Amino acid sequence: MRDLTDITGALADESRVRLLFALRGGELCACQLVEFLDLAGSTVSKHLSILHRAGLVATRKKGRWVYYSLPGRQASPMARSILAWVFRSAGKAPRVAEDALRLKKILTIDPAELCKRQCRK
Amino acid sequence: MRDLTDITGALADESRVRLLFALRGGELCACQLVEFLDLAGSTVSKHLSILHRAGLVATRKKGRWVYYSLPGRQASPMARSILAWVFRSAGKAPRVAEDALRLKKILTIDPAELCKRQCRK
DNA sequence: ACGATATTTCGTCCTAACGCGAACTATAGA
DNA sequence: TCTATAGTTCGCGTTAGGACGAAATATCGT
Repeated sequence: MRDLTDITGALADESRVRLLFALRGGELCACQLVEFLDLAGSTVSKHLSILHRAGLVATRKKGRWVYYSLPGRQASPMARSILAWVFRSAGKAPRVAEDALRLKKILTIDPAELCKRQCRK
Repeated sequence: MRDLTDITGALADESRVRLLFALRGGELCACQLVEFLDLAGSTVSKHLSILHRAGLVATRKKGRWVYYSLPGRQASPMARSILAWVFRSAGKAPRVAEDALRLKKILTIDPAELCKRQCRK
């Protein structure tokens, strides 16, 4: 029961749902997601940890960088099916389309450049 | 997107999930659900309104009594599929089994009797 | 080893959500 | 029409969640 509310709780925040949509195209590092949501790094980190605890994102550490992605085979059936539901249910939302465009632009920027920019803030 | 977080938000509270499980056996009136959760009537009413706004329960008014139930054909596919996911995902939780027993006892009591009892509190 | 940098953890503020009892609404029955 | 009763709405106190910046952690490059 707690597993369930961990998942639904994680999905009850719009920023976190947007993160999941952003990851549909493949893994991204934390700084790209910070740029994407345009929130403080600490805030985004917290969001990602909540998604991670719920089993909705996977992490891969490569040196100083942490890459987030949707979970693959290791995901529980519970997580897998709810992710499918999320994408099916909100896939046509205007916000998702806007975000996809926004993300496209972010991907043209070197991640190292993004981090430096975020530091200066 | 808001539709989605309305639903996930509604499912992010354990009491509300328990209400959905309680309704699996068929419609129940508000006072039965109050007895079931053992919370103040006003609190339960609020929970039910949140579930209703999310499209996860249907209401039927019969005189002074309001009956709640899981939505049938009129439910959106979005609501239908998430309900299936909820029942599938948490169906084996210990809490659900306990609640089923608890509900069974409550069903042996005349609803009118329940209301009177709740008034006296 | 040292400084730079990517991310997380911590402390704090502010808003949203849960809980309750009291007041309100609506309907049944005398 | 008056009273009793089933539910909901309102107001308020308490708790949880989201936001930030500063400090801590971890790792790379020199």
